[in-house]
Amino acid sequence: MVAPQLDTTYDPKQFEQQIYCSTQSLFYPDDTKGPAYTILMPPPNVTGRLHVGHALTYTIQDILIRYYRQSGCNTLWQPGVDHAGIATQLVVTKELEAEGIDIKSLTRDELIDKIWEWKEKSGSTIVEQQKTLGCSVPWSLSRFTMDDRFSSAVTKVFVTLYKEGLIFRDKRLVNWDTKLKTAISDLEIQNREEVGTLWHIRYKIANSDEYVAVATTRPETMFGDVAVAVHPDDSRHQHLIGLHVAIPYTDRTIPIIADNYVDIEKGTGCLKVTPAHDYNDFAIGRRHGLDAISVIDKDGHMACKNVPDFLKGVYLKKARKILIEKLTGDGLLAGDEKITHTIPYGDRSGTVIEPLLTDQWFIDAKTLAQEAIEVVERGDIKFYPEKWVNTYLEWMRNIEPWCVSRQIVWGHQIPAWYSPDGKIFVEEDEETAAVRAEEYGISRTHLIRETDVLDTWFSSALWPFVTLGWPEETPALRMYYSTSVLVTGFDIIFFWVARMVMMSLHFMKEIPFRDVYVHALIRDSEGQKMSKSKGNVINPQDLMEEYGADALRFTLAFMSVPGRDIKLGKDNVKISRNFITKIWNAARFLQFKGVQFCADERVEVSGKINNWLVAKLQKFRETVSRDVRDYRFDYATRNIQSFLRDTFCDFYVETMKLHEDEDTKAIAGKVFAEFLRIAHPFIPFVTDYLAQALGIGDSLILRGPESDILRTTSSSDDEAEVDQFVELLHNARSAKQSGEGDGDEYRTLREKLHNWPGELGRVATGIV
RNA sequence: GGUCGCAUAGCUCAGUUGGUAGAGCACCGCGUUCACAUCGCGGUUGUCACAGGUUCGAGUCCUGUUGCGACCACCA
Repeated sequence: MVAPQLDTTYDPKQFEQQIYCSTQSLFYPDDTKGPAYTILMPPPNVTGRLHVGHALTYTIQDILIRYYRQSGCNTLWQPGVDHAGIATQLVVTKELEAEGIDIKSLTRDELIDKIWEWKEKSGSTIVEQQKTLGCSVPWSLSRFTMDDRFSSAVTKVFVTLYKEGLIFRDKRLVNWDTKLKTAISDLEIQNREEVGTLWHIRYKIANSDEYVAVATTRPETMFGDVAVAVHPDDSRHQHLIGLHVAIPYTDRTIPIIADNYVDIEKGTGCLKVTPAHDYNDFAIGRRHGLDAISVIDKDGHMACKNVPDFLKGVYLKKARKILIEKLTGDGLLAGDEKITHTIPYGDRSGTVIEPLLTDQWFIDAKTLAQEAIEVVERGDIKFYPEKWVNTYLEWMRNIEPWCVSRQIVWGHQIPAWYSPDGKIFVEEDEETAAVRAEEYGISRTHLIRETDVLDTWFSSALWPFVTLGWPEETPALRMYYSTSVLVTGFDIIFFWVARMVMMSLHFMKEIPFRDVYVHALIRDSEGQKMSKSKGNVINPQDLMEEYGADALRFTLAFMSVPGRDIKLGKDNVKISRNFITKIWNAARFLQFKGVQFCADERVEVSGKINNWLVAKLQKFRETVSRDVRDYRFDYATRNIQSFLRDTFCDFYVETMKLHEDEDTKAIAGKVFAEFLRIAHPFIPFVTDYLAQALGIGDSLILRGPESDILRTTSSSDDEAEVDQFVELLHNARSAKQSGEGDGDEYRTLREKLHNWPGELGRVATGIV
């Protein structure tokens, strides 16, 4: 094969996509090889667009997969896409509304159909972007969390957990999003600190002319009050315990109770107890056997028979304002103070989250967490960096029941059927539920299916085993489970990692992955978190367009120092591009010198400099290998840089110009070819392109560096001698530059170098 | 309030078992006869946040302080 002349300039656009297409078929697992090495790709949202955080996580995973694939492993990088319940439904309904479609006029099934249509049309954008980045993914194995097989596995898991008593339905306080009109889990809340007002409201004591003042930031919930609580040791209020107060604008009176929860220092020392709208009040109410009265409906409007007419149906924020005005006018406001407090917001909707008393489905996470804690404590699952173990364990040990039902349409519909008298049948399909109902004498025609769907993370939690075929015992499941490593960001540890561990242990009786590599968060060059509102978002697509995918990958790997956020600017990528240009030019030079790259036979290395280079190469290969296995991509890329620049170009190639012979050229070609193999996982496009252009052979994807092709014939003393020579060379140059070129120091050093025995001395005469 | 992390050159950061403080960028000087100016050669730049301690020896280990950050919890 005649190698084409390389272009004078490195232009990644000329070949990156072409290389990707021509090598795609090599990305598949190969079970004639072994051992298995598996990475679960965290499935991006179907609505996702590649952001720079994605670029980082996929780059790291691709480096690992390419490295282990080169090393002869049977690699599976399991791809897929997540249906992303709330996020997707939001995106699609917004688009439909923009098209003038009235969402409310659609039936549930019609809306679901619309979302599927949207998914088919726009759901693969991110896959194209992953290809641009060079992800070596076996695409045809991709799974979707709502494909038929996945859905039936989800149903099976739900039914199993229900029958084991680990899923239950209950009326509890949950985080309610009044905009999306669904419950959300604790994790889907963002607490924001805000300055608010603490109002002191006067409640009249029954059969007395006296008042007590309660302090609250939520006056509108007063119609749901069931008591006023004071601390039992509070001398100011002790005489009030057992008396009753009247709630303004109603004819209800409520008792004054004593409870240790009350903080004497805070507010007025009198706490209004509203069990239906506050988690702590709910607990107090339960301790004292008090009812919970809901006064806010699911849309966030005041709605209850206890709410006075002037507020009925009013949105709660407006109701608060009206009420405060009225209380002020009526002299019932004893004062107010500004306080800073944290307010919960829904991270999807951005609205204030209300604790609301509703019927929901819960998972008994506490029980599932037991084993999930043990496997991490025991070290069966390791975290990199290790500090994340604490985060994981801390959360797991304090885990609360997980509310998994969502009042939206896009997701896995909960397989529960209700009879008119409130019996619940949880079965894998309607027919089984109907048969069970009939055993109780309930006609199947009276059964109504639960309309709630499951939290997206419920299905994501099953990703490690359902993608491989569970509940069937497929060969893939046997071969690739447990997986090797999970690569993810720390923000996903609770959402996903913890839940995968719980579900996998429960259903597979085996850990889902051995390692968890927690990568950094990417910030802008000023260290600010990237966000659309700040306008500081760096689009990886733009970076790849300007500098090439290889440059972006190399940059991200280079900056992946464990435990440290990445401050990314365009300049970093530019520097990487410059380095890749250096590789390109080195290749051009070797090509120009007529260096041969393709010879496969083993070579005996002769000469000190050649042996030195080969020894450096061996060390380099071993170091990078260790770096990748230790997840130290920062070390690996630094080593790649310094080997190519300092060792290969600045010394070896420079001496080659003075000392050109067939041996040297042969070694240069082999070493450069080996360098390309070692660097390939990090910068796959340029290395594969050069390998082809220089006639090194087939793609580097399946063949890693080979240790035994070059055999050194000299001792480590020889290596040390050349190291010393290099250092002296530097000293001599330095002495010359420092303006004392005629000085003794430079002359002495030069003489020493020129008189160096053997080839080194000859080389020296050409350099200094 | 609890937990964790960070602090090293003007900037961004390395510093792998405790052993003479490093790289890139920026800056300065020199250099385009046979890869590369997207480059090469050379140079300047430090109270390693502060205070103690352990040690023959501390950027590194221990204790405390300050500053910054993240996460969790709570908030009338």
